[in-house]
Amino acid sequence: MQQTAKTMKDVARTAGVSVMTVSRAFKSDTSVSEATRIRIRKIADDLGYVFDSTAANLRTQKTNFVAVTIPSINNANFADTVDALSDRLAEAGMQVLLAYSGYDMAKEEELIEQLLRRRPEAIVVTGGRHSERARKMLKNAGIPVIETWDLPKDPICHVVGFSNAATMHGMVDHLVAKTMTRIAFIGGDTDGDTRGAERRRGFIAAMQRHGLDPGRLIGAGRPPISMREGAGAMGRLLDTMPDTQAVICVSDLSAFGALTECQRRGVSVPDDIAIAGFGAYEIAGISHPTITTIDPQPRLIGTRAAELILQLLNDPDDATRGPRTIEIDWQLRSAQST
Amino acid sequence: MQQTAKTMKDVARTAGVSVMTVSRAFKSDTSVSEATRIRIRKIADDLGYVFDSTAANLRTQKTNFVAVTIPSINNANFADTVDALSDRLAEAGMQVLLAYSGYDMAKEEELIEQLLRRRPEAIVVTGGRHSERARKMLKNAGIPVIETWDLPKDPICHVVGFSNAATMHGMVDHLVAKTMTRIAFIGGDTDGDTRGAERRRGFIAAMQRHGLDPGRLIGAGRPPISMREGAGAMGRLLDTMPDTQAVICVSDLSAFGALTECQRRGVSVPDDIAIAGFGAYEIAGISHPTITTIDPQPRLIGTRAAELILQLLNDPDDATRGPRTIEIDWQLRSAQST
DNA sequence: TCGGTGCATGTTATCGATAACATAGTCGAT
DNA sequence: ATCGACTATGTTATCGATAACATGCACCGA
Repeated sequence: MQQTAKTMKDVARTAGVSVMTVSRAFKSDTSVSEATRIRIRKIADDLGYVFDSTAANLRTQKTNFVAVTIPSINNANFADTVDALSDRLAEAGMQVLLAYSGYDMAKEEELIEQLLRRRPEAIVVTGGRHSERARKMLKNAGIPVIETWDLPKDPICHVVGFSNAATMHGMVDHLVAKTMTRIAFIGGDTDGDTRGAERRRGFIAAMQRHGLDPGRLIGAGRPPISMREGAGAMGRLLDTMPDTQAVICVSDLSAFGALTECQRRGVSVPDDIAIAGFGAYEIAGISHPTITTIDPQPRLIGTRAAELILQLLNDPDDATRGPRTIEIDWQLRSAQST
Repeated sequence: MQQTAKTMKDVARTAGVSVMTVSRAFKSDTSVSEATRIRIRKIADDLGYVFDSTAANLRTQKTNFVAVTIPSINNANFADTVDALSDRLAEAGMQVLLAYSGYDMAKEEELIEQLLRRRPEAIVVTGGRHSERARKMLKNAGIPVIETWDLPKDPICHVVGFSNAATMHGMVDHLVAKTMTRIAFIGGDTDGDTRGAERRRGFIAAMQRHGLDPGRLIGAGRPPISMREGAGAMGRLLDTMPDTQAVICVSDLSAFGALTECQRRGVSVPDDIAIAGFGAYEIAGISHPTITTIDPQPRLIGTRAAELILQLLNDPDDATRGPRTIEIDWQLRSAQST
């Protein structure tokens, strides 16, 4: 287990050929006799040789991977985006290097630096808010940069996302159409989750547009808020503003937590209070009642981002046409909880 | 955005020093005058220079990262393991390179190859079953290899895990102690999730040990099975074997799905049928009723793996003492559903 | 004044793979 | 038999950072 890894030189010596021939035997397009190629590959396999991409990357100045930052692994939405992105890039022979920031902008900055040190071909970041230094590094990297899951006012470069605020206008409209006027919002109480904060702002704006009181805001702790925190927040809402007719939760997970708290207290959903979430998580479709939610089409975000990257990499001239913004449609999914 | 990235040479030229001095200015321990270091760092920052670790990795033959494969992102258990692992390794200045296999052994083999090409300092894989070629590559890599979340019969090298089968003995014992004898198992119906398959085998063995019929097995589709698939499987169980007294589900997510199906049909849990899960997911503690589950201590797995890695890397002689197996204790968490 | 000591910096060779160029051998047309 | 075209393989230089060694200069004690 502790011997050092083999190099092409070892393979070449064993095969009695030059290192260059070994190199050629591992690429499909170059000219090596089929017999030699097979022989070399077999020898390499027997020796347990594994190609060293560090060296190849340096020489060719190509790394064939795309860096991606997400706030959290263990989030079905981001997982879907990454999954779709990986699938599409894999078709073009590219890999994804994934890192997560834990909803922490300082950590994100560090991640971005570490990722850029590895010289990705492109980088995809989640969200539209980053530290100044992170923005500068991204602008200077000389590679395509794509911000996702948001529509930043001042984008770094390309964008594939949607307006989180707009989704809340959609949700408030939906509830108002059901004659509800006393509507609350449950979310995290810091801006660590910038998309969540954006949704809260959207909620406030939407309520004001309808001439309704936007003051029923419950902070449920440090984002991302969990089922349990959603339940706790719902408890506080029912205690302090019992005449509330509907509550929008920052995610389906907190919405489900809120739902369990209602069930525990014998509060009927949606008859006594309506509940809405965000994200179209599986649980929204399977809980009793099913939960009204917003589907932000996470896989589509990933696919579109991948396609944009491939286009930019294949046609560098194209890049001079300037930053592109691709807006993704979200959908309101009405269910039993409202 | 499309200029090429700067190199140390650019910084050196601007600063009027040699490349070596720039290199030194970026490492803390070497001797450069403080004035020069500050000046060079400032110039580098202004130029937007980002260190190229590809080159450094090649020259120093150190990459300072650990490769990790998990079956799925978007799984709270694996996320916890990775998170704890990353945290502990970060303290030692090492990063984690994460890849997911989608519960596919062929894909895992490919991932392992791609990861090894980047020359990690160590590699952590989830589970104890891998393709022959993957095993061989891992053995030949010349780096510490750690299998987790399992106790393989024939380990590649080091192991940090627990017996999935044993947890099912624990769960069956728990149900038998509650005088239940007609116990079913809901899980995936292929071996893609090897830990899930291991739990199914453990269930069968445990039932046999108690002299009970181990034949109430419901296959719920391709793993990992979801809430919805758990619900579907529960429907089939209630239709085909209505006298079943308890059901163990391969995960808390499928257990919750099963629970919703019972609620939909007016079947009372645990009075009409008891339900147990696995994984100690948040939902097990918040659903009504709360779900009896197994806590496999995912964070502890990550921490122990990280500590083992650091130990092996810091003291290479230690490695000659041979493969280590670290067994993690799991805990049965009894709740309202049983 | 001179050799010694130590600090700050420069020079050279190197990590492993590969682009670009060079060369040896084969085959067919004339 | 000779030349050109082509195929299979080898040689050299290189990517960007750094270990190892070299050098220049200040400062100190005898």
